[in-house]
Amino acid sequence: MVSERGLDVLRVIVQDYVASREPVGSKSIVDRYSFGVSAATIRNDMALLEEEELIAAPHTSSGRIPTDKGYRVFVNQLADLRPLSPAQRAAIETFLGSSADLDQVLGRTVRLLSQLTHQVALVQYPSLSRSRIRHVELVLLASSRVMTVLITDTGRVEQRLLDVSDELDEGFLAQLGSRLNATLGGLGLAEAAESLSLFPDQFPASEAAAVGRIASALIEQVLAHRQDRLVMAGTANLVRTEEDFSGSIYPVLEAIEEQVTLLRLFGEMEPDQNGFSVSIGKENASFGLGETSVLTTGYATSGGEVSRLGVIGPTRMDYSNNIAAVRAVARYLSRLLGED
Amino acid sequence: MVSERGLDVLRVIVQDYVASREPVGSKSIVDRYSFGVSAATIRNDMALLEEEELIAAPHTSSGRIPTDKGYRVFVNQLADLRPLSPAQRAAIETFLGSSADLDQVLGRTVRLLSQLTHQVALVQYPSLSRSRIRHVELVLLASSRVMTVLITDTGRVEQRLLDVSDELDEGFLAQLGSRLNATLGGLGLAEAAESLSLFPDQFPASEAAAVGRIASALIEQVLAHRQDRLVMAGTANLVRTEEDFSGSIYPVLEAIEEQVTLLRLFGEMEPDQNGFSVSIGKENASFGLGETSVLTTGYATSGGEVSRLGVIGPTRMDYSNNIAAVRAVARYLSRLLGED
DNA sequence: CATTGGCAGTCTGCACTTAAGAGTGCCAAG
DNA sequence: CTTGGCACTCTTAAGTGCAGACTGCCAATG
Repeated sequence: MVSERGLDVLRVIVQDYVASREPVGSKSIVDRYSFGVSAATIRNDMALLEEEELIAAPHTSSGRIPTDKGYRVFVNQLADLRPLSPAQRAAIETFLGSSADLDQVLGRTVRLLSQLTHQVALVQYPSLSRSRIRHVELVLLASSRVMTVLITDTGRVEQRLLDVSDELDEGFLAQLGSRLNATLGGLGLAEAAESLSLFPDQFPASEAAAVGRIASALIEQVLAHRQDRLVMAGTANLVRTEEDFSGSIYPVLEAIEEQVTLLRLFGEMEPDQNGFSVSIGKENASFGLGETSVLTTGYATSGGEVSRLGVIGPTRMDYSNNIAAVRAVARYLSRLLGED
Repeated sequence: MVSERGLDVLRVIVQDYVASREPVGSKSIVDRYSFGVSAATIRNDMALLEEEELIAAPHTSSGRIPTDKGYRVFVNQLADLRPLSPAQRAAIETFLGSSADLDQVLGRTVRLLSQLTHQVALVQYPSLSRSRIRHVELVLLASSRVMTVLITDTGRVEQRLLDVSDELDEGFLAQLGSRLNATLGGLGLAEAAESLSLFPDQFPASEAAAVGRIASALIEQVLAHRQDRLVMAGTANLVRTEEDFSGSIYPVLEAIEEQVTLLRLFGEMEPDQNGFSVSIGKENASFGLGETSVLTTGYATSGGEVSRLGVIGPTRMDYSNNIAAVRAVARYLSRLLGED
């Protein structure tokens, strides 16, 4: 069994290794920390930690580095989160405030998070499935090209481009728009989809084709509503930490650029009671991200629902600081987007 | 003066160097191409090319690599563009078609371009400044939080979140929305901004504050209209070509992630009569991108205006293929977004 | 005057050796 | 349980030598 001091040793090994990227030896530990015991004693503790597979030696005779399991134990012990530095708080504050486009808010948020953590930051778009149709607008872009815009009462705006094979005129489209608004306004998404599927029946055969196309585009739009998107920033940080990866970071970057992968990863994370979750190293192996750790937490959106944001970086990262940053940013974003 | 054959030699040096990343020697040239002269003759030509600073030797006694100036001459000579492969054409075709969100269209376009070129691809959002207001929608998200949505007849949709300090009720907001639509519908952007600045005067003092906030958000929105954005894909490709950069690619990636830099770069490019432009190596030095080349071209948007798209990658890139791909993708995107 | 073959000279890249340094594991003693 | 000591292992850096590649120059040739 690992002793109390053993866990302390694990802690300093993680700290030092994260700071220096060098395997940590017993000597340097007794030099830099006041354990009150000799290097040989530390070595005995380290032998135990190694038996438990919390640390490992890269070469027969070198210092130790934490294993994924070691990081896991370390993170679970991280009860006391280091508070953010004043500079970091200030960065969040200045970022806040001022009116802005939703895209801009999410864009700024993700850049902020990336700067605070020096990692790749991710913010999932609000999902907002429990919303109601507020307004539908049809815009004629060219003689047979139409853009549909859908606005919901939770603030989601969806647009879509489509080709209707028939030629349409503005007047017809305006009239169609009014009828759609009269029919759909205030409906929930599921009801709206159903109503839309019946909608073209009201029209004479000559118009039904075009109306049908528009209606099915709107249905797609209504149902695709849940289809999440991500914004990402700070991929340069991954390159900066390139040496933390055994091979090339190219496949890692590729995996990260694949939004589908990340959304699946987000979906499979199991949040604790605070909505926070940490996934370390091999726990992400099935996503091609076996050498990275992912920290995510939920944030509240105006639909009263929850989306996620977080960071992804090499297993060897500053968990303490990054967890604090992710939490703080989520708190601020919730305040900005959520219901008061 | 560089002879005709000298330019041929330059061409094969660029080709071979791009393909192999190895300095090209006189021997390998006579082995691989049928110049009908001996290696010594090629060496004489290379000496001339070196005098003109079109090629350079990394070490005293090694093969030659093209200089930025050499690439420039090479690109200017590229009259005959290699047509895209059938597979590449097919990729563009399948990507086309099916209704889609504007964001999705641009997102797919940029991913497509990145895959075709194996470089970082960029697409600028349509600017659409010559458009007219189509519809304004106000959505109450929380008691004092409002989202404004602006739709123009060119298909641009802008949303914005703002806090009005007063508490508002739905009814008031709905009424305000109707009045705004009545006032602004059909106006051009400049007129709309002017009209909006006078708008709050119509309201009693008790309401003027809230209305003023909403109006100024809309003004921002109308005027910020030109403020362009970019979508980007394929940063992983930059990492793959890491060895083409003298130092770390970290600063390069940082520069590329800075949208402002890229927009400035886009703005300063000088298109030829086809709207195409190539900027090579040191020509981009002021943007921190002195070791990259940028290929861009315009595409038509529904406003009848032109935005740009292109790729950015190491100076050592396959110009012929990439130029063809950028042109082809722009053509397809124009067809998709532009007026028929 | 362009072209050619030959040859000396230069530089890189790789394999190999050597030396220094850091750290462990183990043991016997406190 | 802790400690000091010591032999052993392994990495890293630096230095050496050699093979290979390419150029530059020159004198000869058509």
